[in-house]
Amino acid sequence: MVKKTGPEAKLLVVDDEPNIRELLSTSLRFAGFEVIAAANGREALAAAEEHNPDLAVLDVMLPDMDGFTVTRRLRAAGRHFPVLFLTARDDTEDKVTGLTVGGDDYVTKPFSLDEVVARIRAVLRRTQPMEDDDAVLRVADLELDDDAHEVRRAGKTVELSPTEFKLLRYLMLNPNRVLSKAQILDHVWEYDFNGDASIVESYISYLRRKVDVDSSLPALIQTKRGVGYVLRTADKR
Amino acid sequence: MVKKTGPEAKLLVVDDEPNIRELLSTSLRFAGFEVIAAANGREALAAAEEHNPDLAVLDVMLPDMDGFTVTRRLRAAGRHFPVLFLTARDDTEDKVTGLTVGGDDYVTKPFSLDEVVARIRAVLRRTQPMEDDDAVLRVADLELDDDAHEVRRAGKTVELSPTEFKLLRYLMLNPNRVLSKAQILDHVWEYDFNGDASIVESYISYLRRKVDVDSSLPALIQTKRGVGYVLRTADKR
DNA sequence: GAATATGCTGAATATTCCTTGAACATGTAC
DNA sequence: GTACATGTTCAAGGAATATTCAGCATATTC
Repeated sequence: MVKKTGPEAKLLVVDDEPNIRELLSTSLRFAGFEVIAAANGREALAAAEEHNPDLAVLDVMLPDMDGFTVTRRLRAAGRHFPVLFLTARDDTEDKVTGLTVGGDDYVTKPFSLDEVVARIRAVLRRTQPMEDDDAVLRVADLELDDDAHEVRRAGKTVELSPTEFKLLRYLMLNPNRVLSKAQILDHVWEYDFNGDASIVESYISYLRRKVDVDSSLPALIQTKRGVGYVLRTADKR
Repeated sequence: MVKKTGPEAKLLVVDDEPNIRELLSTSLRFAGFEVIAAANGREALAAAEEHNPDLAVLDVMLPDMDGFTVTRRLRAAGRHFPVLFLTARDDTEDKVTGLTVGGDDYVTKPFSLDEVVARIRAVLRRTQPMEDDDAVLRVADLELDDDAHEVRRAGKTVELSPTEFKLLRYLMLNPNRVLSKAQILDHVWEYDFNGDASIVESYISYLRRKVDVDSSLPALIQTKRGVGYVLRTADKR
């Protein structure tokens, strides 16, 4: 089960494309955040004034003013919550540099939804640390450390590619829960990916080869034929 | 008896084919839901406005606008109830992306009725969790976990194929109640299945072989000759 | 015992999954 | 810049599993 212990934090989502705005709002709400949405800089400033969010997800390309200007005005008005910027992949490096100075971060479009959620949690963890909230996911003898971007099985480090890492994180966020290939595609791959779901099979295969190799340990990734895949917490017999 | 403790939730059913709409409305009402039906996007938006349902079952192919547009407009109007999309089997792969992110889900046509009910319950469980409502069905020493898609007899895991799983779920939803082969066909198989009812016998046979093998345990699946099959809660003598 | 319903089996077909290799893209080192 | 390594994607073949049906065995009813 995705954790659901009251609103985790209040987020302001700012993007002018309705599709992206809805996609982000919907999935962030489902991830347990309270979400306020805005379509441009002006609305964003007004919404920030009214709701005082804990973090903003902010497209750098907005119709009326760019994300940096929005941020500058927010800060001038005494609002110091962190910002996760959304940038186009081909924006030059110099535009992006300096974004990460104040605890802020950025992700490039097109992004994967779980990537955005993970980055939001990482930023919140850095800026307003809470006791029980730890960057390390644990399922059975698997450990996934988001900060260090490291995975261990039974204490032994396992090297994963970026996609493998994201896939495993998604599985570990939903232990003992069958996830269909469509669900996995929707959460782990970029939102504009329109290839075949069979790529999930390939990546499950890669993951198993790295995570479930040791035959003295129980296989954690299970296939539910015709349904999807499950990560098991323990070997039940 | 299917559980019937007051209307479980209010559903909006949207499909332009009258047959499907009636089929769904009738069987969802029987499953204990309150149902409002609509034939197109316009009606759906109006009905959502008026009745504020807990979930919508929404065909993606509607005469006036597609299901995604309906959803976007609903969300834009501040309606954030989850959606179960109905898609044609061959649209999948292509248009299905993004359907499962917000706790939403989809089923492909032709579907089986119990599959739809199970998916609706799963979505409601994810989006508005209630204490007493648990994903695990229990009958005698049988356990069926819908989330993990796992079945245990006396604590021991039993591997079932998708159809076997659906059949057992239907039996477990109706313990101590004789179900005719026709009823089983109607609930467990896809609504356009036009094969012979003898296939039910085959699947009962498969189930017995996996669930009722251990002769030290009482046989739970019983034949009522000339009538149908029953799943017994206990060994009555 | 005859008629009928049900159970079981095996085989054909269909579907789903896993693995591999090749093409392409991206990033890194020299 | 070129060469090399790594990562991603897709297509194809084979393997495993699921589904369906038909044929025959067995049980039940009258």
